[in-house]
Amino acid sequence: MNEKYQKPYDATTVESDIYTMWEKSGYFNPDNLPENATGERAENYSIIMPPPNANGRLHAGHGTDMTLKDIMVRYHRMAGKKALFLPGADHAGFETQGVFEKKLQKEGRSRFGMDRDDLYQEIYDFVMENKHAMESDLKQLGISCDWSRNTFTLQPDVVSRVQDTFIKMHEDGLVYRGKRSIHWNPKFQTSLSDIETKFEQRKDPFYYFQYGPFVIGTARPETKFADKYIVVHPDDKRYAQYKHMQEFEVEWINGKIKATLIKDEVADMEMGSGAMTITPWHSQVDFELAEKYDLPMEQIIDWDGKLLPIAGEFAGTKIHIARPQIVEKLQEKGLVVEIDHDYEHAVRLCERTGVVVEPQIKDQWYVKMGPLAEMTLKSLDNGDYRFITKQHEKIFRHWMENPIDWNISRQIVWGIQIPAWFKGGDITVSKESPGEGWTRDPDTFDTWFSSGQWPLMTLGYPDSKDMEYYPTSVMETGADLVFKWVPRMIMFGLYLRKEVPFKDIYFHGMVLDARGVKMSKSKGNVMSPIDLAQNFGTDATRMAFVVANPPGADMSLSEDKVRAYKKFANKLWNITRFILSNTEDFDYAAYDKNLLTKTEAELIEKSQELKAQIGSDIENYRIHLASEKVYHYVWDTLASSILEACKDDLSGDDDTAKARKQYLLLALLRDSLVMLHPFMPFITEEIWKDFPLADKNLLIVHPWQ
RNA sequence: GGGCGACUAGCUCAGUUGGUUAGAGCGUUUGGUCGACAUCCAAAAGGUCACAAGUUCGAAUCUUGUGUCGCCCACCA
Repeated sequence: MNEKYQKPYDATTVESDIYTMWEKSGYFNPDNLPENATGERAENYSIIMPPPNANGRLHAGHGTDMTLKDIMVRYHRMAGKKALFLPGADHAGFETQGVFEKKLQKEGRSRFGMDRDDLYQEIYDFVMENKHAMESDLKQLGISCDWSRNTFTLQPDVVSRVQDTFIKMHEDGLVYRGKRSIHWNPKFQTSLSDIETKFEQRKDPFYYFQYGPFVIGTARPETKFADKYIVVHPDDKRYAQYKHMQEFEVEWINGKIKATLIKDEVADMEMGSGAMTITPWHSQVDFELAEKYDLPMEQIIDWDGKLLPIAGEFAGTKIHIARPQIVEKLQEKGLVVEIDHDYEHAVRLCERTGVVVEPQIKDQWYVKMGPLAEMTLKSLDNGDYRFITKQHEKIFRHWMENPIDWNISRQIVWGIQIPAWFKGGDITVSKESPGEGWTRDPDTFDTWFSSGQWPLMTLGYPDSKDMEYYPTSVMETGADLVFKWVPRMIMFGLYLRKEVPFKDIYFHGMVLDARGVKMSKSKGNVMSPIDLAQNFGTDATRMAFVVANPPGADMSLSEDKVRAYKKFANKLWNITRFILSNTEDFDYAAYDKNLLTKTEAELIEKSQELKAQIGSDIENYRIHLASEKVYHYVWDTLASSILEACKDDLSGDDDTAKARKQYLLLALLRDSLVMLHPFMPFITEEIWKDFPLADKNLLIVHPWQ
């Protein structure tokens, strides 16, 4: 018996060597799989890794995410499939730029005023460093992905093909340039899509102002300088005496103005006085109303969040400073009717940075979502793809049934530049300059525009041989991506390839701490999968991620749980020690298994049955059950029951009885190693190295059956 | 305002299609072992499976309602 079994199992000393061994074997690349695994009838099995953002290390969510997929891939590889797990990294446009700008800020610098190419290069270097760290994290977790196919969203061929998609969509009328109301982040100087923003309940003063014969309510007095239209509901009896489009003279902030009444159903009779004035440039609702009645639109707040000259004496003042001053002035003019200090409303913030978003009007590129959403729903109805976590299907459908055109322009450099050119009022869409006098659109694509094409781009769409792996087998990702990522991949897949990029969609929940609380840096309850792996072993960490973690639900993670599986790893190690030390004089290959008693033969059969069951559980996404079953089998059945029952014969004088038990235990241990491998790849491979029943090949490609 | 989910042992959670005494990890108590076990083994205490009604031979599991908590969506001036 190898001396290593004299000591308890020490994960840290074996793990990195084993990973290197796997990499050297080339088996992560399905092209290299041995004959027995890729015979003529071998099918493809493929998973595209949701590319982690290349701006930081892996967190516990990634750990769960990657482990679940790795279990699926490892199982299918052993089951004889050509299994591909394709890794990559996402440049994560705005998010990365935000992270990078914080870094600049710490250094007392700012991106504004920096040369575009210099800035890009600096972020690129910063990202590459993080990307390498992230990749070493994946290796630490034992993720068996094919590094030879590693892809980054900003590598030249991906950039070029993503731009091609835009050009094609432009030709097909699916993208357009429009001057519409956008979500503007004044601090980071870029527009955002709807899903990049969030709401926060806030308590702000709500003001009632006298506006001619009306009392209007607003929480934003600073936008009201140019309000020349007042809106009431057509059925509002309080205003029945006034006519639609009737004009009034109104004494307002900076003197007399002419105002016009509009009767439209958007006005809420229940809200305040039922009358409101509109500011199309700085409100989405008002913008839509202005478009409907073809009203003029005027900018009041500039791109930095300061008031423009239209605000008169307040010009150049930041809005939060100007607000009380404006109210004071209105008070002096006797126009303040009432102030409600208990008013609660939802304020729209930038999801990433928490900056209050200012609606602005700006020319941007939009994807027309209607036809794409329709395609996507039709395909779902056809059963082309399915949700393993049914609860997400409803959410998904609801979102798809109400598509909002997608703003894909971002005013940042960190991304794929939009292939569009301007000259005067003309626009040309192409990768090359159309000629003299044209200037390139400086904007880049929303990051989801490229990651939405990820399955296609990584597999070399349109014409690479790797497209044989398309569509992929399953998309397993976090539930927070149910809108952001998954629908876009389906839409692009259907649009470009006429086929959804995956058959099954499986969402895992959030990883919470030991008390069921969401992990966050500010709470200090963040658990790093890398730290866990280094302290307790990767195998133990992987088990803790998946046991009792059913599809679609949040899970809570504790060190105690990881520790329990560290003990399990050691238990397996000792089972091996015991069996090997008791079978050193035994020749397994030469033994006639017909000599086994019926009971003994049945034990082997049962273990085979369990193996088949574990396989079927993995295929059907019951990994939370599969992992628990194999755990209990090894501990309670193999160790506590069978092994204990064998002890007498092993130390007894009856040589034939002893031989039977030796055969039995070796056979059962082999099955256990196979069954455990997808979950606990390191320790099982380590044991396999000098296991008497191992074939010449690595356990990673040992046939499941 | 709409939707989704959860409510099972002290804590964190499993429980695939309804089927015998409801499970795990951690924690607690008792005893044993330390010649496979940086430990392990045996055993114990602890649950009216949120509440109510219904379907059924039978419900933690299906239906309806109530309560509590959490999450998501939404153009609340």
